[in-house]
Amino acid sequence: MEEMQKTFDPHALEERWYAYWTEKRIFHSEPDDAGEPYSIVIPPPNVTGILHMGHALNNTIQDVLIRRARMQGRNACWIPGTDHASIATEGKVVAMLREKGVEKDEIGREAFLEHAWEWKEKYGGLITNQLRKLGCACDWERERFTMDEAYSRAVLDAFVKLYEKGLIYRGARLVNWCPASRSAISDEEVIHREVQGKLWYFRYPVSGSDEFVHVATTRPETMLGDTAVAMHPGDERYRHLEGKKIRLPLVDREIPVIFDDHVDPAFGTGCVKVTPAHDPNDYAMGTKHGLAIINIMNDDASLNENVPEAYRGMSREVARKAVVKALDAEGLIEKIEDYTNSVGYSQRGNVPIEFYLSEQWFMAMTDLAKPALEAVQTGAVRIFPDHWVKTYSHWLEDIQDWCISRQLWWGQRIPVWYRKGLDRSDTENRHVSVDGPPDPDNWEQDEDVLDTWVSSWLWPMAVHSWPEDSATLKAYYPTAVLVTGFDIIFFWVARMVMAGCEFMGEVPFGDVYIHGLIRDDEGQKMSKSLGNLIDPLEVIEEYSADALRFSLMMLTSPGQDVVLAREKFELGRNFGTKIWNAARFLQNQTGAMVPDVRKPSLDAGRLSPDDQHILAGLDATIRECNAGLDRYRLNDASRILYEFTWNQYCDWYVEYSKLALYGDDETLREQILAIMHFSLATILRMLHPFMPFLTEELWHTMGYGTEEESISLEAWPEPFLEELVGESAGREDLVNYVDKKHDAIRAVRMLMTDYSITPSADVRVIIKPDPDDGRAAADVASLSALLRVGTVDVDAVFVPRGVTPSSTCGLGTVYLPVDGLIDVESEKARLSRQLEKIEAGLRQIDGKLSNDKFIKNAPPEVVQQQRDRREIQVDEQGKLQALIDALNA
RNA sequence: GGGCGGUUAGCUCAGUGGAAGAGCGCUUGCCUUACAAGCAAGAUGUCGACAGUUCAAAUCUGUCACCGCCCA
Repeated sequence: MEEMQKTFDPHALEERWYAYWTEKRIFHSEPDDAGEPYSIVIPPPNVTGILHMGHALNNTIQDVLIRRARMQGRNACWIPGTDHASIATEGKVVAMLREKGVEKDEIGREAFLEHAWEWKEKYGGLITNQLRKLGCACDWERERFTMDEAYSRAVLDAFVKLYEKGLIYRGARLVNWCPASRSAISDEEVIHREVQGKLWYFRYPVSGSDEFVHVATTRPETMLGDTAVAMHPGDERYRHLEGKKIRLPLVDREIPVIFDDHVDPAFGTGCVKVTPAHDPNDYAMGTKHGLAIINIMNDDASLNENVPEAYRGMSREVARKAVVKALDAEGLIEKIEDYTNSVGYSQRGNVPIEFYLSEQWFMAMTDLAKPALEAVQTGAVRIFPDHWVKTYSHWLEDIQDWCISRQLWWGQRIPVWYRKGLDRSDTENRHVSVDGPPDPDNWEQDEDVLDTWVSSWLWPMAVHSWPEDSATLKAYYPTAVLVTGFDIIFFWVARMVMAGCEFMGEVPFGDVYIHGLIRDDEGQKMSKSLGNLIDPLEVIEEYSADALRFSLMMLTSPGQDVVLAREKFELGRNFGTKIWNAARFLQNQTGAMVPDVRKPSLDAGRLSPDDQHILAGLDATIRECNAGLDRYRLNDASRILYEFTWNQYCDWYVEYSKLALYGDDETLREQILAIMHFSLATILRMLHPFMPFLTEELWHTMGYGTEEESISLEAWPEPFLEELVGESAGREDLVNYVDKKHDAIRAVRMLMTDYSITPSADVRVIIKPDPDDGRAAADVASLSALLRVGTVDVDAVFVPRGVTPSSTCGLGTVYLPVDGLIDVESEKARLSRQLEKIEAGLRQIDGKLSNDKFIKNAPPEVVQQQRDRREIQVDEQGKLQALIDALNA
């Protein structure tokens, strides 16, 4: 067997093992495979996207869950795929074409879509390949794209069903309009930002008098579309204006004065301009009062032919300056104040949205929301961590109808046809179906496409060819768990539950695990524009995929954002190296015969306390790791594995093992090796979901699996202790003893550090056991090995000659005879410091035990615990006092 | 305005009622034949403030302060 190197090259082995898994179709699942199905659908990343840290976190979590489920014998299926991301992708394709000097309107729908598909073919595979680099165990044979033909049919089918139910309707509304994409967007796609702006106070002349009314606005340019001026009916300042008209400056239009409860008399002057076509409140007022509704904008937010010629074609920003300038010239600006207001931005276009009057399709949400709300209330869907339930529920309780049409080409085209040349708003002139009308020449299809989320809300069903009643749909729906970030609870999670309830009559997932966002070390969200991205692929290049994964898992506590800096990945890298070297040591100690690591045969009668200790520790680790994973506490699970591996197995047991491994008792040697291999193999299996590459590599390097046997298909560890070594009444006691022994070793090491003694063959240590139960005496060999000193004498009646550095510990008293003079006073001071600590603790305990209420009210086991502690402390106190007394003598 | 998080070691964060924890950083000593990406020892905390509940509070309750996010 080739000798292992001190460090390893992760990159070569990552590629090799991913190819191996793919070739063996280990990630592939069929509905009739053995085991209860456990399925996950990936939150499909945008087809135009590249892998960022958020994806790395999201997908590592899913990978851990799916790999463990497979090892637990479940029929595990993780379905990958990508989302067509209508608005984002179309934006990129438009930009790409524009660079070539081509506008999408010039080439038309068909040609544009050809370019878009080309783009998708070229870039759509990027992110999925990056997921492979991360090690994701996706069933790639089931990869889906939200614009696959079958998938699109599912989307249209759902549309038709809801239309027929009367839940989808068309109407003219003021919608959120993104001037950058020149499309309507939903409420959820609007981001509100505080913006430092101005509040302009205009003087509007009252017709037929020389009076002016003062109106305040944050958007001067919209005054060109004003059709009224409004005041609160109870506002005495303005009552006299009833029935009067305002002469709208610049436009020279007469507009009425109206009175409406919705005007806040305290805001600005208590008098507001009304622009019904460009503000939701004004729209409501306009409808109520029968005002003219004048749309003054084109779809790119430039001003249209409804404004005076001088302003036509101006962008809204230019128009604002022009309007202010013109009003100022006429002396119609009263004052300008600084003002902070909340401005809605388009999430995709990153420009302020407009409220824009247009014909759109809407989905009525109230009825759909009800079952989704109940699903969470009844526990049919469980959200982890559960504080997100409130966010989810509030949104559903106050849900608004969903604007689902987009003035775009990339996406599922709305399956509605209108009879040519007739009134579209008359439902008689419509045809709504998946396949279109039988006489297409007489019809024209709606030009718009559906919001991307109208397709992705079907994801858990549509990946299985819903509405077709397929075997995979039966087996893999509902999924076990959805893993996602809190930023898309509204966009996606809640809507999937609605779709599942509506179309399947069953929720799409039992559990939802919500993780946090990735932030940089200044707490800022990572984004391209801030330039603070940490590219996961660079991290993989520098530290390895396993290091990236393990670090992320250990650093992420459920639902909390995770603050990252590059150096943090050293954690995972160092741990990988540690495991590697632990394995390397073991391999060097093992001959050709590797013990059975699945069912090791151990001679229970010959197990040393240390053997019992490590086996009990391993057993506890399995329990705790499972408990963590079952509750989606991946940070706990990974921490437990880290601590056991490093602080128990490596720090203590490997060191302990050297005594026997370098010795000549072959039987003992074999037993120790069997325990070590079993421990390592168990660790590797539990770590496999976290660090798939390294564990697979070691599984084979160590000879635990043949070429054919992937660790991915090994059984997930379960508690084994009683089965393996039988019931042992004294085990707890033995484990306890080993803890005390470690304590004794630490006490000696501390003495050696204090007296600047380096471990060597010349050093002698005396242990005076208390009580003298013979255990330490039987254990001198391991004590001296762990201490790396020449002699350990266990002497129950030891009396030091002269001043000898000493210390107390769980095992009794330890002495470190040193040559040369020891300063009595400093030795006394050292012991007194220890004694003071003990006595402080003792005072605390006595405080409790002398309190009647404590004795009366605290649970008996807590009282007993304090009594036990007291006993130990008193014992320790006695020993320390004796040492100090001896120095005083 | 409503809701949700957060405030614990120098930094980043765990910790759901019974003696304050981890990683990194720091100090000291070690290239001890698995590992310097390591080993050993060590220092470092009025657990945001105040009040309350309790025999017992970092943990539960209330008020407040500051930071962040979501919704209107």
